[in-house]
Amino acid sequence: MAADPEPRRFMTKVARMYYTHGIRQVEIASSLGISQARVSRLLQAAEQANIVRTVVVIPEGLHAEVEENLQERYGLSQVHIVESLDLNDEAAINRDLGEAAALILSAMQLSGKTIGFTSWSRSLRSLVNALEPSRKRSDLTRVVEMLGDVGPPQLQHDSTRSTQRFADLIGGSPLFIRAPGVLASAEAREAMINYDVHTREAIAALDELDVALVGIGACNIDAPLEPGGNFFTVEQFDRAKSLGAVGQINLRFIDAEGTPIQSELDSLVIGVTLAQLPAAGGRFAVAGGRSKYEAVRAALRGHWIDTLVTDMETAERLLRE
Amino acid sequence: MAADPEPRRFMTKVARMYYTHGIRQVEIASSLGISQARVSRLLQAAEQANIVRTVVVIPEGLHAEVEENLQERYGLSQVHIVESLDLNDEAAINRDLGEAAALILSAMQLSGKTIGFTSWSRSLRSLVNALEPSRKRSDLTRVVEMLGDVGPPQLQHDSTRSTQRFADLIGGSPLFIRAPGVLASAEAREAMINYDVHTREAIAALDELDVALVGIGACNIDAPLEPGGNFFTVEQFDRAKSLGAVGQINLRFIDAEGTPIQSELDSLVIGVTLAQLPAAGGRFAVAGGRSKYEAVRAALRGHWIDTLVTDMETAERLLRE
DNA sequence: ATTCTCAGCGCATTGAGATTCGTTAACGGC
DNA sequence: GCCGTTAACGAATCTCAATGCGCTGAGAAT
Repeated sequence: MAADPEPRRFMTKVARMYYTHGIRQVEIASSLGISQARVSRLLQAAEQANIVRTVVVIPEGLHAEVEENLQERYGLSQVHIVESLDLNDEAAINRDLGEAAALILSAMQLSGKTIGFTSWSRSLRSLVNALEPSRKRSDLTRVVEMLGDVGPPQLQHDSTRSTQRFADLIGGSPLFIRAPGVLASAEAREAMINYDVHTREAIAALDELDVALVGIGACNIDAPLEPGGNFFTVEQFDRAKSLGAVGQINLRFIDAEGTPIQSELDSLVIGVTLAQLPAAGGRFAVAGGRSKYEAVRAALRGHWIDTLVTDMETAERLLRE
Repeated sequence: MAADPEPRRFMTKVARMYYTHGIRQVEIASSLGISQARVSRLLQAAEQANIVRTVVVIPEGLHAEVEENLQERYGLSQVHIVESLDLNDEAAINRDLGEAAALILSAMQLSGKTIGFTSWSRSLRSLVNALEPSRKRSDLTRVVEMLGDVGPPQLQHDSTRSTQRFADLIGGSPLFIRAPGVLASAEAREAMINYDVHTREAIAALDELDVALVGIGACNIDAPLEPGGNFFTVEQFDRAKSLGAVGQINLRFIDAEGTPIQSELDSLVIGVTLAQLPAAGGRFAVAGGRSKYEAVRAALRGHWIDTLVTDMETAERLLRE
């Protein structure tokens, strides 16, 4: 907001004195002729403004063995394991996973790429929250939603914001799918796709994905995703399960071996298809927690993803079972 | 050193609880069944072990106007300005410049490149000190010294260590020039080049530079660089000045317009030539302080560098004069 | 077996930094 | 011009984190 650069300059100066040069607050205060309280406040503000960044690096090779075994076993190119503090708090797990994924992503070259994003995924939304803005900016960089809106209006709102923010942070432009993710009929789906020009653009971009941040889910309805409207009903999930589905990748169902499950449900979804995924060089999944285990394993077996960020427990189960 | 991963894991866990989740030390202590003192000590250790990194980012656009003007005026691709605390303390300026340059460099893709390094430059040595280790490691990455040894033995030692450390940090292998930077005669120079196989390799690599971290200096002898031995004498500097030199890039003299000054002095130097520089896509200079102003301006005018890290005062003078 | 040494730990204290609160200055409405 | 409102600041205070010190236990030396 504030265009005035002066406070930022001052914050930076103080922050550099404190963190980089290790000068005490009282000394900074006296050398700048201000009070210690002000120094403290400035430092706080600098942290707020993201001028000071404190990162806890997950040391390489901490979980090296497990990670390498997973890579080997499932033919993955990268695996990252996060130690979660509370295995029962899925929200906390997602936060932790998101942070780790953000670190990994920020080390990647994203500029100029077309990146598929799954905006309803909670772990990916926490990734966005943890992501730090990149300097680079390129008109060629595109962030395209890989699924239409799902769930109640509030979630849709969050999703849109998330996509927007993600695009901003990596310096690209967002392509939204302005349509429900699940329609009642194939005809309705066709109609919706043709309805909005932005949606058509986004759908077209799904054929040119360089990187895909895929959402993986179980075959059920989570808390924030209410049935009906623009989401599968319980009956539809049951139908998928009866066909052998153990999980879904952006609402495309797969069985325990990762094989796609063909059904009429496919024709109701507006979003990326499994056939479009392998073209993307980088296929990220950020997923953990017990409830998603089956789905993650299926996605790995089907080679739908090549980079996995998960928690230790899931990782070990993936090796054991 | 320690192969035992357990303390590192524990440190990481505590550090994540403290920094990422913002939990107080007493709470962490009680939840882990240890004392608050231990938590404090673990955090300290984590910082030591570089698991916790606190970075003060120089906000983009803080000095945007000046930076853009400089880019425009001298045809630079990047300019970064650092606000120095004490304009008279050249050592402090160099530290600040080095830190900033380290940040910029760590954002660059260096893997697989051949990087020319000026190990006698104080600002580049402070860059090395501020640089954080990169995960990536590539046998293709080479760090080649761009000048032989200069100055007293102690400085030579520091230089070698600096090159080594820089190579380590970016995950490449160092190529040393194991010869004096300045010889007494052209014949001696030839002899030295042929003397050592490593030196010949390094010299050869100078033709394949992708990135050059060049040292810029004035036409005089700084404190740590004593005359004689393997450095220019006062008389030689005077000779260069009488030919119009206002500065030097790795001991190659240029006039105020940046035009190379041809003289017999060139045939005494073992190091990169000005003719070899333009081939490098990235030509970094990290230089500031009043004493170097003329030299920096000359280097800019001659387009010998394309990325400049300097202090605010120098930047403003470069625009004004 | 005994003693010595040293590292790692917790207690209690000290020191550093965050926060509260009252004051002042700046701006805007009346 | 006066008053009400708000933001910014510093002194004092309080909270939180660092540290000196003594204790304990494991391993080495005798």
